[in-house]
Amino acid sequence: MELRSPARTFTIRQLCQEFDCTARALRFYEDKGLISPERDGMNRVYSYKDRARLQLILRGKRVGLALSEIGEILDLYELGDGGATQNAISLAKFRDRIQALESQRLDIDLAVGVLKEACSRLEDHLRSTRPELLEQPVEAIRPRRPRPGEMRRAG
Amino acid sequence: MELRSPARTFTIRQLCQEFDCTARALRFYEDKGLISPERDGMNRVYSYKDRARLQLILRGKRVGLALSEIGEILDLYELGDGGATQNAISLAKFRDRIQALESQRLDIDLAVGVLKEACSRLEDHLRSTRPELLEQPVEAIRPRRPRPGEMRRAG
DNA sequence: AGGTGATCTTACGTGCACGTAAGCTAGACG
DNA sequence: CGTCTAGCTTACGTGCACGTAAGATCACCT
Repeated sequence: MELRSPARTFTIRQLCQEFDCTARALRFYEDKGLISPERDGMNRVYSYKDRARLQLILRGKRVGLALSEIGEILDLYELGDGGATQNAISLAKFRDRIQALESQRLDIDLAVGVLKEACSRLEDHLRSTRPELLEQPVEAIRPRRPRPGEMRRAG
Repeated sequence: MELRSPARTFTIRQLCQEFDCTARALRFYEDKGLISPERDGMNRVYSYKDRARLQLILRGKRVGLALSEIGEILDLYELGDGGATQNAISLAKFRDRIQALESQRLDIDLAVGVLKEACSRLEDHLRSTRPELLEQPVEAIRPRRPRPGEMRRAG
């Protein structure tokens, strides 16, 4: 079977590796109704469409959307319909979201500015004390970031 | 006393109103060592510097930083010092963070694109069914977003 | 037959960022 | 004088997004 055909399918592990997340997370998203992969017996079988949805989910998460909000967006793509009032609500909420995201972009620019300033300070300070530490990546100093349970939001 | 002098102080409520957060949150940040306002008897008295720190905290939150990470950045501004190794770690982490934020900016642009697309679909659909709902803001349709307990992260 | 690896379900546990009473103080007001 | 209003502390509760066993299934390998 052709590996890049639109009919191609994925196992849970494959998606986890590709997108750097856990199987638990995928099952959790399924629980919340964000993805609904087919089954081969008990095993989940993800289609290209599922993969695209997952990509949107993770992208949404990264910009601070709650899973529930991501769900609303995804639902829209199955749209077909849903009462017009509901759609109007969605529209208004999305417009809100766009506003929020654009202001968030500004925040990011500011934060990057702050961080670069901070880096400059640190570089100056290190240059005059331990210049050999200047170019080390994180891994060379500490093991690996543990990525705990969290995930804050950003409304 | 001049209200805009750099010696001006703020009550907890004033900051809460200005930055749209709760007193509980401010005390929580204090608990975590992110702010340390003076006291007048029992009452907290926030200086201009405290206000600036709060602004940085909230800005950091909005871009998905954990409070612990925000703490590290803030500590840097008192810098004075702290072992060179610790500083090198901070530097590496900040560089990581900058990378993450810049990729997050990209995500935001993509998300905004998705949302605008979604809005277009909705507008098209509504135009042909209930055109009078097109320009309603959220408030006109639903009460007010409750903003529950949450807040996700974005590393 | 036994073992390894990937998958599953069920279900309790965790970390973060607060929310939410409950009960105490101290100044301001009529 | 009582009673708001603002603030405080202590402490248990909450919502979200998973983490983490525990135990079972099935394919494949040796």
